[in-house]
Amino acid sequence: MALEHDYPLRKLRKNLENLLLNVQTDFFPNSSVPPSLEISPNRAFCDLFSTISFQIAKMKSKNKKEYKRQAMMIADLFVKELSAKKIPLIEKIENKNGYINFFIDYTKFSGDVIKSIISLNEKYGHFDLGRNKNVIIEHTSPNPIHPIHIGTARNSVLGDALSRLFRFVGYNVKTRMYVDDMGRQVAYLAYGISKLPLEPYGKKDHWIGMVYSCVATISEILKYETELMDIKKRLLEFLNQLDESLLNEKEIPNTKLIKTLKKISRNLKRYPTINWIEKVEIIFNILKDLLAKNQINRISTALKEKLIGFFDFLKEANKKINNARSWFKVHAELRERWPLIFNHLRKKIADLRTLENEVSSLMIKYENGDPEVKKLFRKICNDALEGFLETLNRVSITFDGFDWESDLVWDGKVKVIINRLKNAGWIIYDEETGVPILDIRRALQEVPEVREIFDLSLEKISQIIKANDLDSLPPNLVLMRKDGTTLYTTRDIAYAIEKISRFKADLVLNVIGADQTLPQKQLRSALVLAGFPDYAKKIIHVAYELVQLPSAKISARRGRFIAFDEILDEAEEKAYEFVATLPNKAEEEKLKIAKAVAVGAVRYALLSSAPTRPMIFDWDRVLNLESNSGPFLQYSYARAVSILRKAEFKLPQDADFSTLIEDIEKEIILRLSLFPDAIESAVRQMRPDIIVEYANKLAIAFNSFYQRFPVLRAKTTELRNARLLLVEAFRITLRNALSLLGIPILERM
RNA sequence: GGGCCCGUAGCUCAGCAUGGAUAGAGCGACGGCCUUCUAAGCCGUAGGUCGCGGGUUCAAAUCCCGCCGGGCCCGCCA
Repeated sequence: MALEHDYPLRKLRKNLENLLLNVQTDFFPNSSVPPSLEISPNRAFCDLFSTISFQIAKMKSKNKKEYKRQAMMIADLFVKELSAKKIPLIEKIENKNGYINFFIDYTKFSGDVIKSIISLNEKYGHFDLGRNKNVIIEHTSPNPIHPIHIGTARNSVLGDALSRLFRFVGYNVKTRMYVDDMGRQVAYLAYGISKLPLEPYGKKDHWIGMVYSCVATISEILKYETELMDIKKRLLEFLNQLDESLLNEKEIPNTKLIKTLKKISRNLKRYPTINWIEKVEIIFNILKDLLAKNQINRISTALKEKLIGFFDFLKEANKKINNARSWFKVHAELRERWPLIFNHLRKKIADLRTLENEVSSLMIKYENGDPEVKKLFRKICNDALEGFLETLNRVSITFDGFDWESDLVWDGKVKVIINRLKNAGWIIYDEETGVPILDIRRALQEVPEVREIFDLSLEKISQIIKANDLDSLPPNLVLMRKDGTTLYTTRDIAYAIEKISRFKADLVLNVIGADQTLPQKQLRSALVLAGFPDYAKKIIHVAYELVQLPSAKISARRGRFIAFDEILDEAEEKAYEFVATLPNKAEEEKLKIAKAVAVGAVRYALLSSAPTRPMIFDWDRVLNLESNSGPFLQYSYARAVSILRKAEFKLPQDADFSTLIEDIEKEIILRLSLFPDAIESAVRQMRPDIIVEYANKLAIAFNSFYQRFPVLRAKTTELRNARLLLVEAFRITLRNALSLLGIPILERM
């Protein structure tokens, strides 16, 4: 088991920190600041430095001038005191502008680093952070209504990298996928599939995605058709009223509006089939202009009120019309893409009310475990799941298990949690419908743990309540629909408890989009209120920002997404094109390389930026095979292996590492020694991108070395041996980093 | 309206938690390097008001306040 003292840099740092502290307590006993020691941003300055001199000077000086002098003096003192001792692994110490700069003695340090890496091998970078601790990592959990797309893929790759990281530092990790089979959307899908006489074709999850998009779009279209009819009816009513008002008006202002209104009103009455939709916008704009310029002051209050009422109506109508237009566009798109499915469904689904009723009825039946419906839903979700696993298998993502939402409902676990909340007195009931609602707003006033979850102080809350500005408080959580079926977040509360109790989890990572921050907070609040405050603390929402398409938002309902399979296909194709140009490779190997490179490229692209950063999908980025990419790392690894292979993998037992005097060699060694730091940082912050960054910098340094200095033909045998071991240490470290990221490792490229 | 995330080179991103030296990579542009361990590479050049404005500090990309821009959330959706 690798502990801290196995890592030379950490050992050195600890030692230096102690020595700094000794000097500090000897000479500045009243200074309470901890000694700082950092890695230099630039090896031109030094390797490590401390700014303790500034901290102490701050306390001792009154003005700027004195401060500078103090800092210099203190730094001098530190340098003098420390230089007097013989510090292992330190070549020299100097004061530069008040910084205490340390220079590593690479003649010794290099050997320590390289040898420790080679002896630890696949354990290099390992920590004993998570011994005997269980972590549940829930990730991917896709809605079973569409294939895994680029958005879900960020989740999968992130969750998978986190599980590799946590395993690496000693946690007992179980990955779970939550199968969200109880959503209303699944019911829409089920309804669509039950109406389709067609045999599924293609990959099952892709087929499901097509059907769902069609059903969802048809349902939207039906909704908007009725809404538009309603708008038209109300438009005519308004115009009629206006006609009368205008007739009665003494001082009719001779405006464009009145004329236009009259004309439109006349036309609509005369020709009911005229394209009235466009008129709405015209009238709206004229009216907006008038109201803005306050040109209606002279007319009667009654008419003015009518006009304002009309304006509000038009504003709403306009919004709806724009939405409707966008759905009509989607409608046309889908009809063109999948005419067979779409037209079938369009014929079968003619009435919105029937659709809604049927869908609701399916949901109730499924929730109650109706055998027929159960069979249908489970079949669909299993098909989807099968497709997901096939896709994820391409990028080597697997799960330790699957949890079906419906099981939580059928087992009564959801009911249990609702009852607990009720018995604890935290449920209120909607006056009209009687649906149960979790009273988070009262909890905010009474329960400190809930305030903490929402990062709100009691003062702030009282202030909001006093101002009667309740809308700016976090909202209460509706737990059930009025038809008695459960809601997603409610079921998720039961699942959270399940994860902790069934798996004895010490920590639960929920890898879920940042758009679900509020429900995740509500969930944790519910745990507190149900009497599980310790559970709430164990649950961490690993939030990542969603992936956006360059053109529009990802929307499964609109069939607008880029399937992960498609991305992998493209990446493979591009990689193959490249590999095809390489000499001396069998077809089989070419294919193998293309696949691995594609996975490397895609995983790298999805992991390379911090999860909190919004990502806009970019083909060039995902298909990047050059620098700053997965393939670049894979290539660097293959190059290192290539050297070792030429040496027939015969490595010397030891070497004279003081022969490694080149700057780039020292840089590589320092970088290698920083790997444990990168791991620790990545785990603590739950950010695999830190490993990506690390690996990239390391590989850049290695490639620079590779290009400039021969290993096998080094000038002396001693140098050759030292470099061979350096290459081996690099290979091990990069391999460990790549396996944490799930980027495939290739011996040859 | 309230809340969360993001804003750093033409583009994609590190650096911000814990303030520290000359703000780093890659892509793209330009100029070089394959008879030498794999050129998916390397070397060099150009490119920055760290969104804006205040404040704290010896020191601010980093901390605080206020704006601006982009995204998301505030559903009996998930």
